[in-house]
Amino acid sequence: MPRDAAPPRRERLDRDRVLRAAVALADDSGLDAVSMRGLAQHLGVVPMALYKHVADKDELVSGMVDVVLGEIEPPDPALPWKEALRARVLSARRAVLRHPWARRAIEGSTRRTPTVLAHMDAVAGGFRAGGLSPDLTHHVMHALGNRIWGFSPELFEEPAPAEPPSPEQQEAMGREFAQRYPHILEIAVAATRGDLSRVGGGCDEQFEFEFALELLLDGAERLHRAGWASAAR
Amino acid sequence: MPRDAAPPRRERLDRDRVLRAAVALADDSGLDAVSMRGLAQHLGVVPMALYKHVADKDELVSGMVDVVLGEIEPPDPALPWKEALRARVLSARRAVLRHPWARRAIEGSTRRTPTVLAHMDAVAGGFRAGGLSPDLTHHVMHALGNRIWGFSPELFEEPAPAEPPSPEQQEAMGREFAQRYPHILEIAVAATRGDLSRVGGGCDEQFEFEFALELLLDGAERLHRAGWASAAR
DNA sequence: CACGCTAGGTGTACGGTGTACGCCTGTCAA
DNA sequence: TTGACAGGCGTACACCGTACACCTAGCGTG
Repeated sequence: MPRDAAPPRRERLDRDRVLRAAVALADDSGLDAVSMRGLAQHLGVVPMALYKHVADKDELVSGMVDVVLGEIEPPDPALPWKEALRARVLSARRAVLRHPWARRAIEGSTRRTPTVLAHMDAVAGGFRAGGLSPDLTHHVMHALGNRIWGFSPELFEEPAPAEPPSPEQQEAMGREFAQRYPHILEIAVAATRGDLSRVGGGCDEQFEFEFALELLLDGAERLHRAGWASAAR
Repeated sequence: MPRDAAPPRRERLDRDRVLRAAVALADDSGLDAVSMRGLAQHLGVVPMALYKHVADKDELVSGMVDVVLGEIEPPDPALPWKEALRARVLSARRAVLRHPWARRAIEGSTRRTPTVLAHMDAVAGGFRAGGLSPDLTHHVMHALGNRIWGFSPELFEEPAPAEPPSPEQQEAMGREFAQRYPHILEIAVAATRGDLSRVGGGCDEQFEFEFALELLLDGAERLHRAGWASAAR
């Protein structure tokens, strides 16, 4: 009997194959499953083999991020600048939503790869096309922050308690919560349209994202039209 | 001769002492130095001893974050709402700047401690005091994102290359860079007021922070005055 | 006083991580 | 035919978080 019962087919690696395998692995087992060992096993290869294609772990995840960023589709050049920017950013968002781990990977990785720079350059170019000064463009991009990668920080994300405590305990906690953090409660109630049962259930992140994006794009345009210059500095 | 030559004095731990030691250690050796082993050694104690005061590593860093957040000073209640909010957020910022690791710790930790909730509640309360609806308050807080903790994502942060490459190599890279990422270059030039030698040197983060904060607070106020309601939803 | 409970520090061990270093082999150009 | 070299292998190291069992000092109570 043939003895290669182990993992999948194995025909010579290259950097690209490694990265794609890493992405696939992260896609369906989470970023934590992407350890050098785990990935190697997934490829039917010994861990150290990966280092022939990738300098270290950090470069691996940078590469994974590049793959995701590669899925961003450039907006129709005919679009007015604000629409174009919105389109590009929302495309980025769709990409990171397809790969839920990408968010963490982007925040964590320190490397500025060409792909990363290219995206930043494209966004900057979008504002410049609208006539904003380099300075204003710079500040607005800072204000956008991670939103240029298609995500915003998860402020109200709940880790989802393993199992909900007993109803009456929940009741008691709720009462305590209500008097200690009345404003948070108010917000949560408003966010869930009064459906108190799912108060911890998170927000409509897509709405929040677009709300903030619009707020910032409008703010940028307003400052630009008001003739903003970096005099304040 | 007394045989306790080892680390510092050692008089019974308690949770508070552990947390303060962890903060101190992080303050002058970085967050990575705060491993259970490292911290334990620093306290002249065996690693597992810490677990008598802290459930796990995650709770440790949550506790450290609480210590930092505890340094935030509440704004003068006589202040108008926008000034009060600005003051609170800038105080938060001063706190995390005193503890450079706090930024990463906040992003990384998943726990919602009472201290964290209290701060969020205070910020929410600030907007409510200005008359904003719970809904609008909610969205604006999302838009503020991590800025309510006093920091914004480090978009343009350079990892600082171990040693700068040779000048002529730098020149060549510069040329390549200029034609591949013209808009980034533009921005960098503007940000450094034309001093090209320190293009990679980072931005004036404080300015960026306040710029974005102002933009968002103004945007919130404008929406509020325009009678914003959550109809769009 | 003697008791036993308990808070808190100890020791050992396990399974995980990234990765440095040296070896071995198949492919291909000269 | 040869020899360089790309690429996969094996071993080993240092470090991480933490489960589990143990020991001991101090204290409130019978």
